[in-house]
Amino acid sequence: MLCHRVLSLPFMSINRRIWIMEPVITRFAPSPTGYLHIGGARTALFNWLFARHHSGSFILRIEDTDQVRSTDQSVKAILDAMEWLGMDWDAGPYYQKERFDLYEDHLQKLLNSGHAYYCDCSPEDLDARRKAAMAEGRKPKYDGRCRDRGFGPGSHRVVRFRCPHGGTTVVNDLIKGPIFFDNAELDDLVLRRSDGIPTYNFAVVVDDITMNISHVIRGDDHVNNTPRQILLYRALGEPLPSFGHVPMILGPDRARMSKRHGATSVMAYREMGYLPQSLINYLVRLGWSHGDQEIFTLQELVEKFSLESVGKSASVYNPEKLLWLNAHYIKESDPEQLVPLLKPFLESLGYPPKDPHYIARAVRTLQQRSKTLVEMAESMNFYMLDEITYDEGAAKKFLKPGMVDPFQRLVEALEKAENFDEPALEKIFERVIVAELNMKFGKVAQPVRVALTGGTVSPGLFEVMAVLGKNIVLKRMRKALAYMQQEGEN
RNA sequence: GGUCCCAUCGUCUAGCGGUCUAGGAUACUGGCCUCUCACGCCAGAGACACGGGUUCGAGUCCCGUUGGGACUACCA
Repeated sequence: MLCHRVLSLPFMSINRRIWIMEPVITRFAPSPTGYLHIGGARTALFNWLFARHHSGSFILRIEDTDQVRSTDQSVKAILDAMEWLGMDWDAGPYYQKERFDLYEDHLQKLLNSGHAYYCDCSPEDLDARRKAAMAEGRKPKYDGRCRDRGFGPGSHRVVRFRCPHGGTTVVNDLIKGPIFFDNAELDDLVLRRSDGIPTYNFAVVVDDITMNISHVIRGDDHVNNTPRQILLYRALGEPLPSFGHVPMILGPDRARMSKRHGATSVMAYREMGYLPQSLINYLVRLGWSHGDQEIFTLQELVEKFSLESVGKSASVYNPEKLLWLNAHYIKESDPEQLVPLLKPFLESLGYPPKDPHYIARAVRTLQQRSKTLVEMAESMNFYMLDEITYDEGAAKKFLKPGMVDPFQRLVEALEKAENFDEPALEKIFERVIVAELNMKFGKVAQPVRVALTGGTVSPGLFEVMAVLGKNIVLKRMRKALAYMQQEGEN
């Protein structure tokens, strides 16, 4: 029997790796309408890493065409957060409001070439028509009323883009692959508002063209804008940059991250005692991966980052993993380097100032048990305060009359101690408690802990003693003795 | 409603047709270590949304269903 199967020659899809000869230039373009949030920070990070990986440059641009919502305060907040995270930029920050002439020039080009036209429709009118269209089940897009009315400039007129009615626009997304849009779905977007201010979609295109941006890496909430922007590049006769749309970060309810999901501000994490590298490491792993590796130095990230290993699906923000990373970086940090970072937290707790080297030694004993700098500062109280206060329950439970004798002997032995380092201290306890008194170390450990720290939770006793030093230790032991003796009398 | 995107343990993810009775991390549970709390170590439980194809073979390719998300402004 005849086989009628048509043997169409399959297109050998040549997996062409496009080597970019031109320099890589990326940008981060936040709008200054609030602090830098987690999502924005990750977008910035991907842009920064991509630029650094390709030895290109990274530009910061402030998109402040929304004059009502933009504030200088927000600009500062964003810049501060970028600096804190260690993302430096090679040019900028540029401000769109200082570039209006540029937008105007490009707008005139579009007007002259017939790619743009004046529109006289009032917002109210537009709104009514949109609603009517929806009610009738039609698309709520601009109906093109003024498209061919040949208006000239006028005080209340906007300028619209003359969007082609037919054809398909392809976004060749670096992350998501090709995405096809029927131009018929797009409408004649406003390029310049009636107050003369350019709209976002127009300003970005002009900016990205004039700044020679080679790779536009942004949140995938922009994919639907991209075909319009591509059409604008075409109308302007400009070459296209590459686009890469990074999936969103979602809250636990799988809706786009927002304030109601808790701490979303980058700087809030600094205040909560997080290290910048924790946030960087967490953010980069949200959507990007390199095999099974979880921990990356900045240098490794620059080496290994690529858009090909950015995932396509949205990810849910998980603060617990960030906390784990922070605990990790606190553990790994050099205690001396932690001191200056810890300082503001120490101060806000009202501790008296201490020698940085002393603080560093205290820090060393707490690195394993602190997940944040706030936590660390809080558990440092017995190192920092000259006078400790007993936790009531702890004192009652452990500072009992039966401890008077062991404490007295310990005080005597400690007074004579020439070395006050951990091994020496351990030997003293071994001799006095275990050998002479025939007691278990565990019997006196908690009482001594309460005497020295006021509570039942602390780093190892010998570590604590070595850091506090002979004088303070003896002082606190004697104070505990006095307390026990007084309790015995009552 | 329309357009577009997405779909592996609760969560972040590895996987790029056979080596997957699906790996790692986090969180959780149990044990060990131990002067408390942690850290650390060991173990355990836990996922390919569903249905059709294609193929000798599918978590991996195609289509559909379902579910989620984004966009739909003279905001960005």
